[in-house]
Amino acid sequence: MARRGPNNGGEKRDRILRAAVKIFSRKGFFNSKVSEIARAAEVADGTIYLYFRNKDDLLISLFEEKMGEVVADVRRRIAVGGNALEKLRIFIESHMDLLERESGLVEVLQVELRQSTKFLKDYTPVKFFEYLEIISDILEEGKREGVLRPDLNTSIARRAIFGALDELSLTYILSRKPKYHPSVTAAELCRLLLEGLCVPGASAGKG
Amino acid sequence: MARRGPNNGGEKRDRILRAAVKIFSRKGFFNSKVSEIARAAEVADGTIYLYFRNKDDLLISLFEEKMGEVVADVRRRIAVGGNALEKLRIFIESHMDLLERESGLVEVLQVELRQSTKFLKDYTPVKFFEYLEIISDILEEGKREGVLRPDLNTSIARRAIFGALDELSLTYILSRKPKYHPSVTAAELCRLLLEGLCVPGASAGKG
DNA sequence: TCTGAGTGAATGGAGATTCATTCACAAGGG
DNA sequence: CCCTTGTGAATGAATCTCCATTCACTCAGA
Repeated sequence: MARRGPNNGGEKRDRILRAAVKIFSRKGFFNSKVSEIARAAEVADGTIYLYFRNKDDLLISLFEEKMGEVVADVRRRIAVGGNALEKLRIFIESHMDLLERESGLVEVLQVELRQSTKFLKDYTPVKFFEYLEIISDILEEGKREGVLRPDLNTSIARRAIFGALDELSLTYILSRKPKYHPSVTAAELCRLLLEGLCVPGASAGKG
Repeated sequence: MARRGPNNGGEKRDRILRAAVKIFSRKGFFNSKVSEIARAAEVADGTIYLYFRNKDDLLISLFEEKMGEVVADVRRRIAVGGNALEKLRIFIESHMDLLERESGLVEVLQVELRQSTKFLKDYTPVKFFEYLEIISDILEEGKREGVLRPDLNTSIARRAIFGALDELSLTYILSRKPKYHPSVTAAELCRLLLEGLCVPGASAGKG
C-alpha cells in the first residue's frame, strides 16, 4: 500500500509521479536517481519517502495508477463502438493515440513494465492484465456476432495483437523522425489483423 | 571493439559469455553482479576485463554475437523453404523453437535488448536489424510471387509480425506452466497472420 | 629468466535511504 | 487579540551499503 500521503489532496504526490514518468522515460529506471526525480518534482529527496516506500514502490505505483487511467479511458471509448470489429479498431486507435498525447508514459510502460514483471518479486501487473482482458472480450464478442472466426484461439490472438501494437509503438518512440503518423500505423495494423497478409482467397480456405 | 582475447582460441571468453547469458536472464542486467558472472564462469573477476571493456560491453558483445548466430541459423533454415508462405512459417517456427533450445538467450534478448536500444548511447543493434530485415525480404518475395497482398506495407507488417512473435515468446517465458507448446503457438500465429481474424469472406474484400 | 594470462583483494564513487532539524500553521490561554 | 506551545509535513546533508573496476602480484610455459 503506497502510504496515503500527508498534505492536502495529494497534489505533491502527484507532482512526484509526473516527475517520475518524465525521468524514467528519459533515462530508464536504473539510470534514474531519486534525487533527480525530486528535483524535477521540486521537492526534497526525503519527501518522496513520505509518499512511497522506496524507489521500486514509486515505479510500481506509477504502473498501476497510470495504467489504471489508461484502462478506464479505453473502456470509455470502446463503449460507443457498435460491433466487435469497430471496437477492435477503436482499441488500436486509442493505443496509438496515447502515444502522441502521453509518449513519456507509454515509454515507461513499454520499456520498464517488461523488466519489472520479470524481476520484481511479488509484483503482479494487475492493471496490465485488465488491458489484455479488454482485447479478449472484444474477440469473444466478435465470435458471438459471427464476424470473427469461431475457431480463433483467443488467448493467443490477444497476445499477438498486443505484441504487434506494442512493437509498433516502440518503433515510433525510438525513431527520432517517425516514418508514419500513429494513425496511419493504426489503420494499417487493423487491416493486417482483419484481412491477413494473403491476397484475398489465396492460400487459406481453398488450397 | 571487444578486445580480442588472450588465451587459446578464446574458450574462456566463451565461458564468460555463456555465464553472462545465464545470470542476465535470471536476474536482469542491472541486478547482476560482475562477480556473479565470474563465479558462474569459474573465472576471476578481473579476467572478465581482459576480454570485455566493461559490463556494458559484455552485454553488447553478447547481443551481437548471439544474435548473429541466431540470424545465421534462421537464414540457413529459410533457404530450404519453397515459396514465401513456407518461409514465413519456417521463420516463425524457428523463433519459437529457439525458445525451447535456448530460453535463457531469448530472455536476455527479449528483455534487455529493448532497454539497451533505448538507453545505451551509441549502440545500434545491427544484428537485430538484420533479423527484422529477413522478415521484410520474405514479405517482398511473397508480393512478387503474388501470394501476399501487393498493397501490404512491408515495414509496418514486419514490425507487427516481430512484435506478435516477441510477445508470445515473452508470455511463454514468464509463465511457469505454459498453456501451449511453442509449436502450437507458432501454428496458430501463422494462421492468424495469413488469414486474419475475420471469417472467410466477411468484412474484407467484398463487404 | 622473461612474458603475459590470470587472479582477487582493495579502492573509489555512486546513490538510496535516513533522520535531526526547520517551519507553517492551529489551538488554547491570558 | 497576541503569545505560547504542539503537531506533523517537508527538508537535505550525512550515512551506509554495494559493486564495478583496478592493479600489484603469481606462476606456468617458453
